[in-house]
Amino acid sequence: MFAQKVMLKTVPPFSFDLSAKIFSHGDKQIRTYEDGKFAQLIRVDGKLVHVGLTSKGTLDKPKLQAELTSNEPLSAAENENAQKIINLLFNLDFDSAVFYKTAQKDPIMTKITQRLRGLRSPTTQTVYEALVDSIAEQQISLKVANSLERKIIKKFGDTLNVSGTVYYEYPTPQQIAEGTFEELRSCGLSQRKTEYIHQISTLIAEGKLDLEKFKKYKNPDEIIKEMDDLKGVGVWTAELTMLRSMQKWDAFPADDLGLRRTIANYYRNGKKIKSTEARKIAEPWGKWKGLAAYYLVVAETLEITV
DNA sequence: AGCCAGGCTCTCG
DNA sequence: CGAGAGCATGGC
Repeated sequence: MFAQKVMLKTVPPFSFDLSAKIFSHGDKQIRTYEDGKFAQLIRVDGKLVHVGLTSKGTLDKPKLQAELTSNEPLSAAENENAQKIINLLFNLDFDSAVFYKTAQKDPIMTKITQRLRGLRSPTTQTVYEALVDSIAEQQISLKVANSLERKIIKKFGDTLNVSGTVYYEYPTPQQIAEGTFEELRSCGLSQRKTEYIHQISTLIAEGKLDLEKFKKYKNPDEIIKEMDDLKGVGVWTAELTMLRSMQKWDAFPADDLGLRRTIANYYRNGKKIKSTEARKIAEPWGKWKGLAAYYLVVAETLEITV
């Protein structure tokens, strides 16, 4: 095993503790945050690398130390790329200032952004990962979806043993495409969802579909329109995928049941609202509607009251 | 026990 | 076309 340490610059304010805590998975072998240390695998130019992150700074003078561990030594270029991926995972170079300023038009969002100052919305390594998870999450509770995702990762994903612990990397489209339908189905997905995910994986593996290209699109509606053409993908799934993997934080999944419930709790004393009203409430959040929604959901998870 | 849960497609009428 | 059934599994 080869290990090296690098320091990562981040734009303040950055709360590593808050961001890592929310981002961490329930499963220690997938993505953890324990005793101030965040850990997960990343894939750098096809090479599996274990990333351990610890904060060496403060909210306003953030500094992040990354320990990179791999079976083979990393070239300078690979080291550079690893840093880029970590930067993406936590959006270290995202400047929250304009978002926080925009949020001040809304008294409730003002308080929430103050309480969660420095929280960064995470981004997955690949669009594919976010899309598969979003499909898995359709209709069912997050608890159930999370368990499905875990099974998919552990059945198909590559592993790296780091000091006695086996870590799993998110499966590639090729790995799922090469697996059988029954294997995917046995992860607990419905017949339909199995078909969607298997087909999308196959399309990517055959070079007929490129999800990463959507990152370059300027118009979010264009992304939604094109993703909607994929079988099993609707507006909700496209919006969630954009938020999680493309750094398009203006997307706002107003049809999302859980989000509407959260908005209702903070803005309407828990009285149920429709998507049109959710959109109206989100209007002051400007270009950061999706990010603001993330802050709201996190606030609810942490039982923050305003 | 039974119903619902961060949707979507397919099938009827 | 618009409405409605059906889906998987975990939690309440």
